[in-house]
Amino acid sequence: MKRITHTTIEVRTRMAPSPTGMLHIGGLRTALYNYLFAKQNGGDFLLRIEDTDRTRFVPGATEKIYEMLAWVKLKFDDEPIVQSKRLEIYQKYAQQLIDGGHAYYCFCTPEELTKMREEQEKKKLPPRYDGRCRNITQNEVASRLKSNKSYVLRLKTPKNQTVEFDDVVYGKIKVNSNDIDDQVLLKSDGFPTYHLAVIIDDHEMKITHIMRGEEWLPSTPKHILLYEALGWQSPVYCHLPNILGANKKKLSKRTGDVSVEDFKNKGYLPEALINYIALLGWNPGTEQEIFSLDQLIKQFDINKLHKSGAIFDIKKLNDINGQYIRKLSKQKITEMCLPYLVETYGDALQNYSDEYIASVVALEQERLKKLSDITSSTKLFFTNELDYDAKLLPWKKTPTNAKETLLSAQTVLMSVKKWTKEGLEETLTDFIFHNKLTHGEALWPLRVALSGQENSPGPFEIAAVLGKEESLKRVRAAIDKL
RNA sequence: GGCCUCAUCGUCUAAUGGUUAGGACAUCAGGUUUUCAUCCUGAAAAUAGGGGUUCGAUUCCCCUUGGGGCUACCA
Repeated sequence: MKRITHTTIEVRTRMAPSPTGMLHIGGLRTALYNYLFAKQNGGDFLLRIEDTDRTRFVPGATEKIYEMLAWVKLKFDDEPIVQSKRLEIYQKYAQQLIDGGHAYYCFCTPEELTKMREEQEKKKLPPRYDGRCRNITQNEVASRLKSNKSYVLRLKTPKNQTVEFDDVVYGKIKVNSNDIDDQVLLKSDGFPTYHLAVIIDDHEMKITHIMRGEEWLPSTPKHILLYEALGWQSPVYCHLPNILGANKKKLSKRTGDVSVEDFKNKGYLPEALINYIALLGWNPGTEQEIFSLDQLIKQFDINKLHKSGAIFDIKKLNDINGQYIRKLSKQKITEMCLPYLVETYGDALQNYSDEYIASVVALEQERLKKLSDITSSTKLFFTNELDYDAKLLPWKKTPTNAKETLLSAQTVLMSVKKWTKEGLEETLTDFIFHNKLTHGEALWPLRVALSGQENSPGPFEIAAVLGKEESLKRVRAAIDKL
C-alpha cells in the first residue's frame, strides 16, 4: 500500500462535483478530506464544476454548492474551473489520442449498441463494446465524417495487458485490460465524458492527489491508460469508502436526509456536521472525538483512512451537535434559534421582549439536539393559556395533596420579594421544609401548573422567566382545574 | 453473470502476533434532595465460519459465507 510520508512537491487537491442536484453528505466528506490533506501540507484545495452532462444539469446547483461550502467554511483556492467552458481543450487532447492510436471513431448508433448488449446478455457475456468500429480504415472514417455521420470517440484499450496502480487506501490494484471497456471519451455532442475530462483537468490543474469516492475505483484503470497514452504522470489515487445508509447501501435520498442543506435547515451546526463526518472513515487513534476544523487539519492522517464504508448514524450526530450547542454563548444560541421561533410563532413573538426570548432559549439550550428543536419545547412560554389535563397535576407518590399544596404554594409565591430563580428556590425550599413536605409533592404540581407539561424545565426556572404575574395566574388556573 | 473490493459490540471505532479485546453513541439500571435534559456511576453488548502459519492469532495466508461498488454517448 502506498504510504504518504512527506511531500516535497506542492500538494493540490480538488473537489469536483457535478451540478446535478444538492451537495450531499458523501460529497461533503470527500471535499473535507481533500481540504484537510491539502491544508495540512500547505497546499491548495481547488474546485471544479463537472457539468459535461447537459441532460442532467440543474440550474442553481452550482451556486448551492458554493453556498454550502461557505457554510461549512471549506474555502477553496483560485477560481473554480468549469468544464463546459473548456470544450476546445478536451477536443485538442482527443485529437492527440487519435493521432497516437489510443482512441478511435465509433459510428455505432444507440440502437445498435442496445441490440449488441441484449445479445451479449442472452449469451451471458459481460456487456461491453465489441470493438466493431475499432478497425475501420482511415479512408472510411474520413468519408463518414464528411457525410456528417454522428460519432463518438472511444478509448482503444490495449489487449491482454496488466494495468496496475497503488491506491492509498486500497493498496495495489491490478486489472487485466481485457476487462476494460472501450470507454467513450468524447460524446456525439462534442462534450467529453467524465473519463476524458477528469484526466485532462487534473493534469492541467496540477492535481497531485485525487481523493474521490470508491465508485471510481473500477474506472481508475481507464484513467491510468489515458495518462499513459498522453505521456503524463498520474496523480496519487486515494479512494474513499462510501458513507452508507441504515440499509448498508450507499447513502441516498431514500435512506433519509442526505443533502447538506437539509442538515443546515434542521439546525445542525456546520462545525458539528464537519466534526461528525470527519469521523466517518477516519480517526486519530486517540480517544478525542471533538475536533475543530483547525484541529482536524493538524491531526488528519491520510494513512489512517479506513477501507470499509461507515453507516451514517444520526444519533451520534445529534449527540455531537448537542455538545456544540451547549458550548454556544447565550447570545449566539438566541440568535441562531430566532429564525425557528419566528417561523413557528410569527407575529406573536412581537409581544415578548428580547430578554424574555433569550432567557427562554437559555433554558432550553441543554435540551437541544438541533436548533429546530427549540420550537416544540417552548410553546409554554409563548402562550396565554395552557391547555392540559388536570390529571397531570397530582404527584404520583402523593396524589391527594395537589390542590392543598398548590394553594399554600400560591400564598408563599405571592410573598416572594426576589423573583429570580435563586430567590424562588430559597423561598420555596424554605416553605417545603417548614411544612414537612417532600420536594416532589410540592414541586411537581407547581411545575405542571407552570408548564402544563409532563416534562419541562424546573419550576424555579420557568417561574423566573415567566415573571410573577404570569406565574401566579397559571397557579390560580391550576387550582381552578382541581 | 463478469470485474473490483470490504468484514471487531446494534452503530462509529481502538488494539497489526501475547490486552480481562478499550472508548464513544444508542439501550438498560442507579445517583445528582420533583419530571425532562445536563452531569456522574454501573450493566449488557463484538473479533462472520472453516482451514492453515506460529509457542501464541482480532492481527499474516487460503477457502467459504455475507456485504458493497462498477459494469451508459451519468458523473
